[in-house]
Amino acid sequence: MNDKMFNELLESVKQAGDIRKGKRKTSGYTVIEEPDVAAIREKYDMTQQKFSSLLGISVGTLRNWEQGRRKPQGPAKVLLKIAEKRPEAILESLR
Amino acid sequence: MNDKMFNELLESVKQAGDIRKGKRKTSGYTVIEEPDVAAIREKYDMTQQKFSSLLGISVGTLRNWEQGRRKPQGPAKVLLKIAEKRPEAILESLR
DNA sequence: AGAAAAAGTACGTCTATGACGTATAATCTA
DNA sequence: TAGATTATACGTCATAGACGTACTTTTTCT
Repeated sequence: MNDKMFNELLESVKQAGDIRKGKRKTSGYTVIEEPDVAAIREKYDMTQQKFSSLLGISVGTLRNWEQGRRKPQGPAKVLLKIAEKRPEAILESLR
Repeated sequence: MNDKMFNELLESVKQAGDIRKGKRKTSGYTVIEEPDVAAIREKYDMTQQKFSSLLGISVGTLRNWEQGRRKPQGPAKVLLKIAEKRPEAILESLR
């Protein structure tokens, strides 16, 4: 991956961040992106135990997320997106 | 990626978790894996601003990490590892 | 070279998250 | 159907992450 590509990607990340914070609007309505943790986990047929160790959190915390008592923030949300779209990237980088 | 492969990877993740928690030892000594945040960031020649938005944290938090006032935990550590080994996975999953 | 802007150091304070524990319910599976 | 595994639900506490402020260093531009 070259620098130009890298910076273009970074720029889009920055914009996504702005949208998230409400500084910028998407066409029409504001997007609230609360990840559906249980859905992502079940997509890969994993137990809470396994999924939590994949994310580097305790089972209790995962349960807090799935049950809506707590909300995953910043890095956890990013990680969940990766888990959703590229789970192997997590697995491989943890090896 | 098939299920077998996926589960093998998961197993190795689980073991890594055990090592981290001190339940299991590596050959001889225990591994303490504190990520060198500044080093990872500089590897890609990014400003704190950009790197922080990549990780989904505030610049202040990134500074806390780099200056050793706070330590990134769980999900953030996992994300840093991905940032170190597969930065494009983060960028692409955030698009 | 000198001013202005950007990037980074350093730290005080508050709040919500993450961890832990306990009790209970649902779901496999042998 | 009994036991084990998996998941729901929630009380409590410690600390990370966010925010603000002040100052220093580095980069950029005229």
